[in-house]
Amino acid sequence: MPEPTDAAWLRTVAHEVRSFDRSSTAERVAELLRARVIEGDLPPGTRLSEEQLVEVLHVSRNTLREAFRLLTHEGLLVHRLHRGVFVPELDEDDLVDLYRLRRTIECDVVRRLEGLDAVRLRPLHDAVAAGEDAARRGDWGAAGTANMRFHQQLVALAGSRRIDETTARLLAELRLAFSAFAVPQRLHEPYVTRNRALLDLLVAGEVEQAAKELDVYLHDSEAELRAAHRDRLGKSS
Amino acid sequence: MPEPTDAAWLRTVAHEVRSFDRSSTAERVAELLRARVIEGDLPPGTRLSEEQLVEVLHVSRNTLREAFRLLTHEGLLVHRLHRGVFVPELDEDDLVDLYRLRRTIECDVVRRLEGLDAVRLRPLHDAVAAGEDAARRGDWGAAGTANMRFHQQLVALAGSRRIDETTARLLAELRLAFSAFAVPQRLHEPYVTRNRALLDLLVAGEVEQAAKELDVYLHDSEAELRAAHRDRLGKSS
DNA sequence: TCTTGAGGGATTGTTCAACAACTCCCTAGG
DNA sequence: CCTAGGGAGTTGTTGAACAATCCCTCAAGA
Repeated sequence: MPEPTDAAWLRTVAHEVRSFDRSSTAERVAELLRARVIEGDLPPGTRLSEEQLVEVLHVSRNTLREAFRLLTHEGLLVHRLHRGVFVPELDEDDLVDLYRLRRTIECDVVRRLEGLDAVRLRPLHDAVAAGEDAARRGDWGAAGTANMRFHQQLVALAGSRRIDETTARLLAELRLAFSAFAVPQRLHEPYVTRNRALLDLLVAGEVEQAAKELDVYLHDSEAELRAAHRDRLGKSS
Repeated sequence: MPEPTDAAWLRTVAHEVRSFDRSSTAERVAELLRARVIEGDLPPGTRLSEEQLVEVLHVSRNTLREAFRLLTHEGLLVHRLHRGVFVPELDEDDLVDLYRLRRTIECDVVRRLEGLDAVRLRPLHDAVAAGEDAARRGDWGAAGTANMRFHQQLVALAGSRRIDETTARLLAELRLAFSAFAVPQRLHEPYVTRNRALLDLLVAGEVEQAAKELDVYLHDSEAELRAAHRDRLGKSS
């Protein structure tokens, strides 16, 4: 039915989805959906209808399904046989699970660091600066993004492809948890400072000290998030 | 061309692929291919032709592609745009990478264990027993399988879904590396004993000691594998 | 001889349409 | 109030078609 009317802006979307290549269409669709999920535009529990998305995105069902599979393996969607894909509803157990693995990986990476120099720490420096800048502007969304980048770059220092991938999945799921729990953005505030402190320790080569600080840091973060979540549950009941 | 002749056993395969449901066709195809890849039936670098597999497996190209995606995200296949999927050729760097993450996760899990009892250790006990039994029979293939099960059950003690999944991926890739490097199966022999020793430490509740032993254990294993690999390179040149 | 570039065949990327299989909800009957 | 069954709607799978890309071959030119 929508044939001649919406051709205008739909062409635009279709073009956006189909152009700027060097990756497959499915990957571009996935990227588009990933932003929506992480941003919290789609509430947890939402079912993503194939029919509906095929219509809007102007891609075939097969391509869309491939995008679904990509996001499913990132933990950003869950797939139930014959029922479709849904935005996952993370609970407190998931949060504990995520932080458990996160502490394991991040602390271990930091503890084993050696041969650090200014060049290698540059990406970390940039992320911290971006966080501080966002905090000054009061843009807590950007501060959150900068924080994720900081941690991704932190583990990147290990130079391990598989650690990078695992961490990327972890952080993506964590962002989903953030928006799902509707945690007040101001909660990010103290971590801008703590990231700077962490970086200073690394510049000084105090890796053991940094690892310990990071462990406490992550425990604190987890505790705050759990508190926020329980708070939210209390309100809604 | 192969229309009436091979209908017999192909029907069998088709039936095996299509029956025993409770999972999708794609997942069953993936399972079938996973075994072939892990078992080393398909040499590294082999391209898996869509056309060919569609013919043999009697599934559609779309379904086969979904199976490919599954295995790609497990690291058991690599996908190159417009060129198809291949059995990955792991090199020494990959081996280092795999063991790096493996040590991080396994040792951390063991170190944090508490409240162990006979019931929780039962799956570990079974895996160790299976390994010893296989070793007595000289069945090193089975010993390898039992070893993988031991480590999977070991991390399962942490009770973390995401750690389980990450480990499963790791071990699958590692098995691929084993067959890819064509390491002599006898190399598994000493680890049957070491698994038993590790289990004994856990029964005694000596988690810190167990973690240290496991760290050495995994370093040794990595070193032997690297040596075997270099050996192999030396011969072929 | 070596390099370069233009076919051409083969394979993958993507779309489409149809049907089968399954889930969920609603209703009739107990 | 509870259960069985049927229908609507959604996903699962298939097969065919066409476009896009890669790779190999072969010929022309330096």
